[in-house]
Amino acid sequence: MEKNVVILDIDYVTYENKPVIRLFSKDKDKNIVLLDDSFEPYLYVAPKDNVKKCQEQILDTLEGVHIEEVIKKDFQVEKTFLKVTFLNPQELAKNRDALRDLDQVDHIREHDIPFYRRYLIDRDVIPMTEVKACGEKIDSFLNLDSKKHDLEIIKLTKPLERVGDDLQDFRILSFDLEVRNPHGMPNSEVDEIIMIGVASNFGINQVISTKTNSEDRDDFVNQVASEKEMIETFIDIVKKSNVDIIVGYNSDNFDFPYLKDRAKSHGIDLDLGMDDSNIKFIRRGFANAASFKGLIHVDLYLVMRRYMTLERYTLERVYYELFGEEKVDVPGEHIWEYWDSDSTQLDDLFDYSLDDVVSTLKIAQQTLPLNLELTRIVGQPLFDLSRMATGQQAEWFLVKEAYFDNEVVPNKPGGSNFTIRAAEEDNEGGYVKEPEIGLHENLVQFDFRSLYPSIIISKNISPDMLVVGDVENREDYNISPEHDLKFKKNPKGFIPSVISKILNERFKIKKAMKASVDPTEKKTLDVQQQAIKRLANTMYGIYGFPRFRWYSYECAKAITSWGRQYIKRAMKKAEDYGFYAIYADTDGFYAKYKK
DNA sequence: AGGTTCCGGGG
DNA sequence: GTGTACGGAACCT
Repeated sequence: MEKNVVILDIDYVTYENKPVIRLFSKDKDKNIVLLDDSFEPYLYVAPKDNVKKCQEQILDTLEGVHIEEVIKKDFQVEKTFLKVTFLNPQELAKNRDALRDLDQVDHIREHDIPFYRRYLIDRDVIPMTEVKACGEKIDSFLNLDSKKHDLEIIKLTKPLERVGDDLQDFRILSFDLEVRNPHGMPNSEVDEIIMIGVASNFGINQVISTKTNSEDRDDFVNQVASEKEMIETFIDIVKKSNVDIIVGYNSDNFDFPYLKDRAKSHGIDLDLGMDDSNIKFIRRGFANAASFKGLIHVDLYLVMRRYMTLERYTLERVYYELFGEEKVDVPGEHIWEYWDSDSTQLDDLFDYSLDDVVSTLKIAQQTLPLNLELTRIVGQPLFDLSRMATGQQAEWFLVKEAYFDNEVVPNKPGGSNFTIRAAEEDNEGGYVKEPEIGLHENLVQFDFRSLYPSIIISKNISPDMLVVGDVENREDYNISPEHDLKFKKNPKGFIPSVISKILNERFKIKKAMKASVDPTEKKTLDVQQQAIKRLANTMYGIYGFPRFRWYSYECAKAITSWGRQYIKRAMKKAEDYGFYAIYADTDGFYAKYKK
C-alpha cells in the first residue's frame, strides 16, 4: 500500500537484536506509525597506515560487524576509511572504546550521532513535512496495537519519498496549571492542583476545576468533582483532540513534573503518547525535558530565550514584548488566598488561569512557524530543535550537509582537547567606538549586510582551508589583517560553501516574497528567509565555541580581524565625505554630517 | 585576579 | 539513548 503522511516524531526499538526505526506520523484523520528495519548503525574508522591490516584486526577483535572500505573527504582531502556496521546501536556503544584502542586504528569518527538522527540524515527524511510511505499494513508490533491504540501500523518496504517541503497545519494545544500553595512555591506531595487551563487552535478554551466562576462571568469553566477527575478530564481532552503539538511555559520543569506527581498520587498514568505510553523525562544536562511518543511537547520558555533578548523571560514579560498588552495578573504567593476567598477574587483567578493559557497559545502561534522552518532546514525533530541552542541547530545542519558532501564530520572535542580549546584566550570581538554623549542631529546610519557571513564567504574562512606555517605564493591565500592567518583561495571551503548555498536560497526566497501578492504566502516566505538568516549568522559563533565540532580559534580570530578592518575603513571613507562617526559597533555606525 | 556558588522559569 | 550536560552574575578568598 501507498500513503502520504506527515512525520511528527521518531525513535527506535530493538527487536530480535535488530533496530527498528519508528516514525510517529499522521494523515488527515489518523495516527500512523511507520516501521523501518532496514537501517543499520555504523561509524568510520581511520586506519593508521595499513588499511588491510586494520580491517583484519577489527574482524579478529569484534564479532558480528560488517566492514566496508570507503573513500570519504576529511577537511576536503580524500582518504580511505573503514565503515564499520554493527548489529544494533547498543553493540556500537559497547565496542566503540575497544575499537578506538586497537593499535591499527588511528581514530574513530561519527561514533556519537544518535541513531534516529543518523536515519533522518542518511535517508533524507525531514520531520514535519509530507512523505510517501510504501509498505504493508500490520496489526501489531511489540507493544503497538493498531486497534487498541487506534492507529495504523505500516511496515515499510521501500525508502520514504519526499512529497514536498510544504509545512503542514498542526493542531496545537496549550495548557497551564494553578496550584493551591499556602507556603510559597508548591510542593507536589501536599499541594493540590486547583485549575488546569487548556486552549487550542481548534476551538478549545477552558479551565478545568473543582470550583466554578460566578454566573455573570463568561462560561469557560469545566467543573468536575475532584482533582483526580480534573487530571482525567485533561488527559481525555488531549487524547480525543488528536493534538500534534502540546505547549506550555516552563512545562519541562514545572507543569509536567507536577502533573505527573499528582497523577501518580491518584494512581493515574500520564499516558498521552500516541501508543498510550507514559510521559518520559529525558535528562539533558542540568534540566529535564518532558516527552511523549508521537506528541510533540514544546516548552516555550526555552524557545523564547532564544527568540528575543530580554532581561527576564517571565510569561508576562515575553507576552508584553510580543503583543504590547499587559496580562491579567495574580501575584503567585496569593493564589491560594484567591482560591479560598469564594468571591470576586476567585473569579479573577479563573480569568487569570484562562489568560495564561490563551497567552501561551498566542505565543506558540507567533513563534512556532519559525521553529518549524528551522526544523525543515536543520532536518531534526521539532522536539529536539526547540530545545537546542542556535549553535547546536547550526551544528546539526552542518552534520547533514557534510553527509551530502561526502565529508566525514569532525569529532566533538573531548577531555584534554576540550580543556585546550577552553583555555585559549577570548577572541577580540568587533570594533566598538563608545558613543559620544549628547544630543546629535543630522545623523546617518550605516551598516553592513551580513558582515560575518560575507567575510567567511569572501575570504574562504574554513578550518579545511587554513594553512599553518610558511607558504610559497602568498597571493594564493587570503591573509588576515592581523595574526597572519592564511586561508587557501581555492577550492571553496566546507563552511563557506554551505553559507553561500543557504544565502542564495535566502536571496531566492526574498525575491519570491517581493513578487508574491498573497499575504499568507508572503508571511510564510518571510519566516523562511528569517530562519535562514538566523542560521547563517550563527555560523561565525560556531568557530568560537569550544564544544563545537568545527571549532577553530584561528577562523574566529580571522573573521573578527577582517570585520574590524572593514568597519574602520568604512568610517574612514565616510569621513572623507564629511560624515563623522559618533558611535560604532561591529558591523555598523552612526555618523554626523558635519557640513 | 581567580575560583566557586547560585540561579533562571513555574505557583 | 551510538547518554555526561549552560552561562552569567554574585559572592567568596
